[in-house]
Amino acid sequence: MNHRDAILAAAAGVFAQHGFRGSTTRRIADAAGVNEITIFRQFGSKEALIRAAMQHLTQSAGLATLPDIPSDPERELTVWSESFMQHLRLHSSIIRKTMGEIEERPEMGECATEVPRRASNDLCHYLVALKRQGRITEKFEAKTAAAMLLGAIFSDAMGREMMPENFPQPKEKAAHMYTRVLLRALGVENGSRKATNKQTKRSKQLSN
Amino acid sequence: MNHRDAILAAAAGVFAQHGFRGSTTRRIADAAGVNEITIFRQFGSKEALIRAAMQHLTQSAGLATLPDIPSDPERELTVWSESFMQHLRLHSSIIRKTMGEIEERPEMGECATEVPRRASNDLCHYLVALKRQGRITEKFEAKTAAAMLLGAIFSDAMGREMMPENFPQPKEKAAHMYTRVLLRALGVENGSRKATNKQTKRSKQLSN
DNA sequence: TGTGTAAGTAAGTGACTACTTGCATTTCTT
DNA sequence: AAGAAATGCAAGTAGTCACTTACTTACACA
Repeated sequence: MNHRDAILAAAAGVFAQHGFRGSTTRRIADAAGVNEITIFRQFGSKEALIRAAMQHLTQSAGLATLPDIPSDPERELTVWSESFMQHLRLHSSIIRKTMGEIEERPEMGECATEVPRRASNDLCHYLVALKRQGRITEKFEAKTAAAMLLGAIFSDAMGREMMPENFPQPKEKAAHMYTRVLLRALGVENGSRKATNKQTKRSKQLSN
Repeated sequence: MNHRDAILAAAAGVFAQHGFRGSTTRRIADAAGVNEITIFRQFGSKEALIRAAMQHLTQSAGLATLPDIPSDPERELTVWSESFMQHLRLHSSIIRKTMGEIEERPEMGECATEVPRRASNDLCHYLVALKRQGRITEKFEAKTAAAMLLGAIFSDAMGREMMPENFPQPKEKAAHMYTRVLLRALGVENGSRKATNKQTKRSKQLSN
């Protein structure tokens, strides 16, 4: 493993455990199996290192995608919600730390908000497409609906460990349950609807 | 103002701005207009002071209450949601910090989770009461529904400042909008229903 | 007037922090 | 094999941190 990458990974790990102030260069060096000096020669300063580590992390973060043409909303949204939730849970420590430090270090904000921003956009587009298909019967505001589902998933991922009795059991089904509540609020009926040939082709083009 | 209270208030404020590691005894003493030594004589250590400040804070936190007998769900839930959201927004800094530090200082957890725990309980009870009145027509799981509304409110209070375009506008109406989405998911129809005499009496008894 | 208590002042302790310098060693490239 | 670049080691700098000690001041109450 490259020394540079080892340092970046160690910095991310230590930051997730101890936050910025608790991420001493010594701790990071030890975690990376590297001399403390090497950090300064590679990155110049602790601040530059942490910044680089955060960017390196968000760049490597993949997010599941929703189809452009909805076919089976409950299934598609559930899969997507589950993958989003898994991502949040996997990174819950670093997310909590970043949220706590964002007021003192606003430059972290751009980095930290990228994933939820994209998630919100993707979800809104999907819901608008559903509406265009005439499958949303209720009066409807995409951002409100999206904020509810994403908010529920986010809070679950952040808070379940601290207060498990506040959330539905088991945690593996939570994303599915939230999704169903949302779909019921929108008046979307269960079951899939076959996409037309034309739609299928277009969807395949777009997904490449 | 009592010196002790001044120190507690200053500690809470400094902690909200800088977190535990950033809350130096000097900063707290300056903010309280008190000599640094006084802190150690009064509280023994920085850790004890911060703990005392957190407890002092949660004790003084009031939460709006929901009626035992639902009458006008949309109005009652909206008022309650708005008050809960206002509370979260008011304390967003300290909540974010506490969430970030909870893994390093688990004893903060009991303190931090008290308010959301009570909120979740209150909301679940209210929803169950609604169900018992036969006003929830859909298949229904109280905790899931509660987690969705509370999650949306929590995420809004924590995240709107960072990424306002992810949330419904204007922010003053957000709590109302989330509430309406939830009620639609539960199949609760609009409008109030008069409580019977019997119910009214019982509700009055319980609220004392 | 004397006494106890809470507060302030001044100085300092030992541990830790980010970061630097000088020099020896390893590793990679050519 | 030769030169260059990356890395390690030892030592040190200037600053901050929580916390202590020894002594002084202000005030309440008896």
